[in-house]
Amino acid sequence: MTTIKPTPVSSATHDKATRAPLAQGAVRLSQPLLETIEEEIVTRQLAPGARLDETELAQRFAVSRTPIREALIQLASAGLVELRPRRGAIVAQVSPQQLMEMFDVMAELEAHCGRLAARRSTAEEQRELLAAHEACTESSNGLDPDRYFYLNERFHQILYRLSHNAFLEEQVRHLQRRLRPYRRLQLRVRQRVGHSFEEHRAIVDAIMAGNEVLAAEHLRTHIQIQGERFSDLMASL
Amino acid sequence: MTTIKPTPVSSATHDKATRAPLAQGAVRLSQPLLETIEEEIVTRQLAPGARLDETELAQRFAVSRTPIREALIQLASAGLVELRPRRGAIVAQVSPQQLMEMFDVMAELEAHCGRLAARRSTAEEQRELLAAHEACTESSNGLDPDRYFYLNERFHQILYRLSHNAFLEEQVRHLQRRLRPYRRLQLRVRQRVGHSFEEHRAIVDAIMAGNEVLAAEHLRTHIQIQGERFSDLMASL
DNA sequence: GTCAAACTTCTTGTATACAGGATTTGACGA
DNA sequence: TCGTCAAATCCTGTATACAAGAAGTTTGAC
Repeated sequence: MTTIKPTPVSSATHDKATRAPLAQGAVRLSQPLLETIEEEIVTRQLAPGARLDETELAQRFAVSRTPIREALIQLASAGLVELRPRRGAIVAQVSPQQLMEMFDVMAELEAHCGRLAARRSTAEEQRELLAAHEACTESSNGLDPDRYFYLNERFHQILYRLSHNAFLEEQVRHLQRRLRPYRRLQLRVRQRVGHSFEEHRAIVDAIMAGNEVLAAEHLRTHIQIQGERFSDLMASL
Repeated sequence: MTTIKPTPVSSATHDKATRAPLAQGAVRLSQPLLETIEEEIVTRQLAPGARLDETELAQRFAVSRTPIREALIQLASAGLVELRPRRGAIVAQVSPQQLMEMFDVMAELEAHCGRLAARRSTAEEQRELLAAHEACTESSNGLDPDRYFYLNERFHQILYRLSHNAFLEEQVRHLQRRLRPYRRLQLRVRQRVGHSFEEHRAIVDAIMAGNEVLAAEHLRTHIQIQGERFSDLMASL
């Protein structure tokens, strides 16, 4: 009851002169915002603890606060920003402890991807994985860690797909994204790129051999090492 | 069947009435909304595929569309709601295929909880787990599945905590919540409650014995069975 | 000189207004 | 009767307005 009247009056109750023209085109304004902000958090352009002022972001992206808020809420759901009631949003601060925990879960999920991939992947899919692995070759000498990082990420994403479990793939990709800045950092550790490449080789072999146990074990170790290396890195600072 | 068990309040919130300016006590208006809607989705009061009209919800909760939208965005991030651009929100439809995939991931995560619990839990924590298990005794005869469901959920939640991995705990609790309606359904399968209880016994034993491998294996099976029973249930309809 | 209370300013949370895509309705023709 | 197209309506996405909490600043007392 007491229906809120939308007042569909067609007569001019507003002066259109002051109305800014809506920039239509994209279905959703908050989508590109979300991606841009996420990218900046992930690449550390926005450092952990940095305040995310809604008005400021709105001006920067030339939109109103509404889509900004929606993007921030989504980022908070993803764990990338922390929303403090009435006190604004900040880039989430992840403690080393939390990070270790996340790598631990990641190791389990990737191991399971490997197990399923060994069980279910087709010959063609395996060739795809092998190709992704071989694409890493030229950048595995440690001269171009950024390029290796990118190719490495692709390799893992293909692996996820080979699990033939879309939900698992989604979850693990999400976590991969959240851990991205730390993984990237960790790749700069001496010799890590070379070892990583070798580990991939063993993983591919196990999957192509259909050896579930070995595939899972190699992957678990592969990810756990990243967590450990990262913690070494932290300790050395 | 399908009796909604406890239904904790969840409907005494929209008493604001009167065109009050703003007087709010709660820090955030969207928080209780979120929880209420989530509860209704989980308990199937809002069936999969049901449209979630923003204006309608706004009227029902006596708030504006803004907090409703924010709640919907969060629900979409959690996977409970599907947001179709320009076409409104609907309760997410989960296919049997997806469900199987989710149970599969759940099995892995719980297995890992069990492994970590066996490795890290203290004697006192183990007593807590045992107590939670024994609390299930009286309702394990199958006469009161709803009560067993509740106690069973508590048992698992304690287990998650014993992993001493807060991130894992959070992730697995989240998934537990998402799978809740299906787990509940599945408990009505003949004999399932009794078997579930026995499986818990084996899990507790393995954890108290510090047997990581066995704890993980029992848990994996325990959850996988649920997925399989559910798929049997689907097939029989 | 330091601390605290009051005031000011800033920023968030919610409500409302409005534009344009999506859906429905209705008329017309095959 | 059914299908198609156009107009009307509904509803979402975004902008803007406004109230109240939080932070910052000034002033007053001890």
